[in-house]
Amino acid sequence: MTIKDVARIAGVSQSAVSRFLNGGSLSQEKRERIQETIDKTGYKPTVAARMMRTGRQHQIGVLIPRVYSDSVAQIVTGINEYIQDYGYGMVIGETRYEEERELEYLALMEESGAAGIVVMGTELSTRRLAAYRGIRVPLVVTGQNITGIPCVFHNDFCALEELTGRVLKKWHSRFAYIGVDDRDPQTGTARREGMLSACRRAGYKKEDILIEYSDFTAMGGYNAIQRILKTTKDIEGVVCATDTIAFGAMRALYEAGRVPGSKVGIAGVGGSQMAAYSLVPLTTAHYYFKKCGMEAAEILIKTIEAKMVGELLPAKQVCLDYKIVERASI
Amino acid sequence: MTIKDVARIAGVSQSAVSRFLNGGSLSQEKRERIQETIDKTGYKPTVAARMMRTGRQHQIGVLIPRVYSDSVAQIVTGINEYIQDYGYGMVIGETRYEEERELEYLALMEESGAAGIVVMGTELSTRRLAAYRGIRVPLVVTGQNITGIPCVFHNDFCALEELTGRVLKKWHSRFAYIGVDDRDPQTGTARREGMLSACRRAGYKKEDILIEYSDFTAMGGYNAIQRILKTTKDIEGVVCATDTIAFGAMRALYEAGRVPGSKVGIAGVGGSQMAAYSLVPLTTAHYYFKKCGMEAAEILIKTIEAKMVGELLPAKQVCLDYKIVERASI
DNA sequence: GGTTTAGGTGAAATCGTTTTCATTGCGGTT
DNA sequence: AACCGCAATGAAAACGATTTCACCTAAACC
Repeated sequence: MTIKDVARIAGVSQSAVSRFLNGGSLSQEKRERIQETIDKTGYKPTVAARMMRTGRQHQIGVLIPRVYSDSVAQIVTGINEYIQDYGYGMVIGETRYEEERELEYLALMEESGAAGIVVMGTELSTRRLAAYRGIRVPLVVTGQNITGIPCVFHNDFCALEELTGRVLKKWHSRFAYIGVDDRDPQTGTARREGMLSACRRAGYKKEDILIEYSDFTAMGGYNAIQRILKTTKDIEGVVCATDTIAFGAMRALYEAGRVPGSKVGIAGVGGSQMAAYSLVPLTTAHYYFKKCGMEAAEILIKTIEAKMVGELLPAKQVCLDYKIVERASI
Repeated sequence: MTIKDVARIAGVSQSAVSRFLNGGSLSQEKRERIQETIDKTGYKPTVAARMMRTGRQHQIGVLIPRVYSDSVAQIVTGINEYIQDYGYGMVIGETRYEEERELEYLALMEESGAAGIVVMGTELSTRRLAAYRGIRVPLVVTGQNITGIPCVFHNDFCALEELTGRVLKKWHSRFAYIGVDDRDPQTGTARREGMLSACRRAGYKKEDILIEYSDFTAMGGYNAIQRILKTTKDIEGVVCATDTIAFGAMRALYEAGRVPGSKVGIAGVGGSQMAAYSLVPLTTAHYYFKKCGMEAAEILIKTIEAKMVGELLPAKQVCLDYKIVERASI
């Protein structure tokens, strides 16, 4: 069933059918006849042929650091849900945090005709930034705040400020923070600075705050606590840059006899599913990752559609709110 | 840069270049000249045009029940890793356990020219089976054992038999199992039967075994334990059909003062990342989900390539092994 | 009444490949 | 010498849509 067949059956020309599909001037009468035959035959335009002519496909690329992650899964769900309604598909690339792989994927997706790209921002190296800026298809970044590029991210500074405040209210001394590398500006820098701001406000001196660093794994959090316990056995309050890190930290504390919620207060960030169901439910700054994905998809699709008619949209920046969820861990 | 340009520069015909790319008889001399110009110009065939002509694209569809899941994420990672090397991409569809949505996606992927499809099996309804059998593109199912259809799954029966045996060795009485619906033959029936076999072997009478049912969430496990505790406060051994269910169950037990590992033994299935890092590390039957994804991808791609040359491969069934990981929870 | 103007129309060109088809030349067999 | 088979070859058709082009008609304007 091709456009030709539809045209023949409806008794009009190919062009008429094409115009019907893509919007062009057409008499009401033919409109109805075409609509009718399309309904009857169940005709659907072939993606490949359309794409070959127009050069772009109805598909957006999604670049993620790893699929095996709570937040990533939620963001992807959000993107997927949104684009479905617009008839778009999704191709996923896993960068494993490797710059080289990310740049490769970016190039591949661009040249293979993706209509747009969502990349979940991690490290913001110079090369990556250049790639984001230089790419010729619409691109939206999530999780990072980059001026001049459309992006969707959470209010990390305020989240950590408020979260840390809550922890300090109950656990007054011997405070530690387990963060991540500054190469990730939001998760690294913004979250740490938010935490520091709360500490200052609570009268802490900077040198009294223990800061340890970890990667994005539970094991990283586990090891960080081990290091902390070596010097400070009686640690009282711990804030972690992510829930996953917090799980590892909790486990290390529990093993050392410092039961979270009764001997020590601990909190994470993200609001993962497991946070509510760990033995000691984890206090966390709940992030709206799914919404984040949907917002990113919305911006992307709007940009794509605008680009089709030749407009240029200003780079929209969306800062999402968060919600502190207090549970038994503090 | 099109095939035409390459032909012109190399001083050969279009057909020659096409034959060079797709394999056809061609003199050594032209081969070299073409290779040279391709290297020089960096020419890459346009996906859309190729696909339009052949009707199939270098892309495989992946149908998952939800992206927000440990095992799913790992399987997808495995698929992705394998197909990358063959130049294939991946489009993901989320069925949310809804039959209607699954059938829609199946049809959509088939008609939009996916080269093959991997579906992660859940319920095996009649309509789904008919769809799997009737589809005209290669299809591989993971997580379910369906005769006549290529599939990759774990040895659920033996896994549960061995796992339950381990639990019963330490916790001798008042045993409970939290399973899932029989509409999912592997996760529902096979796992329960494996568990029952171990119980029989240990001399349990069927009526002494408490069986509760749950969905695939932690909350489901939590609620199941609540129901169990109403009649049997002193429950001693619990086996759950998945790790996620086990997390919810652990939490409910912990809240009721029955600390896992010291007052009650509990185990799950899957080997999720969190199992090692929950406060009380969870004993589990570790499943090789990533390998499962890779195996599925391998079978699929082999089938696709075989189909191109007109062969028909027998439906390969792969039964993966598991590994019992004993941790503090029992 | 004559001249624009604008919308409606279908034939044909176009996109970048793969595939078919007819032709060539060459080595080997009668 | 005549014939067959086969690898090599390039011109041209095909794939299914969109887009251009030229033409037609009817309404609107002076």
